[in-house]
Amino acid sequence: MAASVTPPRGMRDFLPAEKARREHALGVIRGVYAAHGFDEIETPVMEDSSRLHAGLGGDNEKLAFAVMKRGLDTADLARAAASDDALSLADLGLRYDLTVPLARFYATHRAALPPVFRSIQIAPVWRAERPQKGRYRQFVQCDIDIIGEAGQLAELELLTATVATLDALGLTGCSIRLNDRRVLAGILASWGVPDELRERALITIDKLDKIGVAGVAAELAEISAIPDASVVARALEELTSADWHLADAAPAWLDRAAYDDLLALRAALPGAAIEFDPTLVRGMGYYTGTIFEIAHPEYGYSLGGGGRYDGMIGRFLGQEVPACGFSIGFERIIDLLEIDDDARPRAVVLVYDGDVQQARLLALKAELVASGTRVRLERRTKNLRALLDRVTADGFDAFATVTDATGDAAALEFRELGA
RNA sequence: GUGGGUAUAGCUCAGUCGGUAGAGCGCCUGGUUGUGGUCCAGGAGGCCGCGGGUUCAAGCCCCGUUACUCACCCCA
Repeated sequence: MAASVTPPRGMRDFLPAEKARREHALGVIRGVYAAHGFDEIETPVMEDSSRLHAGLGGDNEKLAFAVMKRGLDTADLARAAASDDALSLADLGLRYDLTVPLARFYATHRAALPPVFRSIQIAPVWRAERPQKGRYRQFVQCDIDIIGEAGQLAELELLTATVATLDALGLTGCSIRLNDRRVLAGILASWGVPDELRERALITIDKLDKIGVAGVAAELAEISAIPDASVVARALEELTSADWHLADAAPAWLDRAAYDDLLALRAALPGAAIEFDPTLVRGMGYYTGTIFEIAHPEYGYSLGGGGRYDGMIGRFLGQEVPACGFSIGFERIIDLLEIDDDARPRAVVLVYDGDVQQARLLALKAELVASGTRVRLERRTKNLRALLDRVTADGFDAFATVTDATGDAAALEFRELGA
């Protein structure tokens, strides 16, 4: 076995049928995003290593693929080893999301962009994780972002476009989980969680639906993030059962302003399945306000997510610019889609004998192609059925045989495949 | 980072108690079939993931390793 010819770990090749499925779905996503007024851009797959490790990527920074500097010598290696700093050997890295590159892009091209910029990015990102079902080391994200809009219109446009996209893809059963970082901050503040433990505590809260109140309380106690276990346990119970009626008897930890904003969002989107979930955290460190995720009952992981990251552009630009984005995890939805291919043009196969002149084959093919038909040439094999089964599976509609005696395309006798 | 499973022909997989490698499909050749999608016969194709060990003898048992895969952590 030639084990060495497999793609890199966690990365995949796509055969024609799967590639066609993917491109079709990407076309739908692109079309809906564009219809909602977003403009597509493209950025390099690599960014400066220092930018990728500026503390904005959360745990993803640790998963970034680093690209070594060119021309390193043994002295460089020794220096890095002595200072225990392997990252100093890299000056570039593969992007682990599309948001950090977008912030850099915006800072670079701000003068050429409108005051409120709505961007589309559909592109692969890389994370050096351990692969498993629904998780790859190279995967495509479909991001839309609105930069320069501080008001809720940004969230509303993003949510509207995303819901419309899922709908256009025929993906049913999805809901949007909604929260606000300010709500989470309020919870932690009410518990008196020290600043240095806040990230860790948030990750623990995120597990509430998996390990339950007792599990989360135990884990919080373990990391010494809580001074009073009974207060926390009660709050966790309130979190678990929280829904849009939360404010009817508002708990002490609830950030009322943030919650009212979420209520306003929901009221502005009456048709969408939007759930309030105060335990929603999201891993990225750069979120400052609203955060959201696409949930599907059949999957334990989210199909996409996003949020407001008002502080991030300023890190690159030196001037605060509000921003908000939503990303669809393409790999996590593509397998859920049923793609119908009724709209594609007629496709035929010409099965030819080995003694047919190439010029005749090309002339026949050109004639059919000119008439708008997709044409595949296949040399006749001993087992014709196997060949026909294969091209049928590839989406061809009919076939005709070509012999040395065949005249022009009008002389071809097509037989329908399949059915 | 942690744990489980798997690895044999192009593909899907058998391989018994350790005894020098098997099937189906696909491919090639010849024949056959009354509308070239049928059937028959033959053929090619294997470092049994890799490296050690035990043994007269290892696809099989033991150790290591790599890859794939599933779950956990975390994530899209």
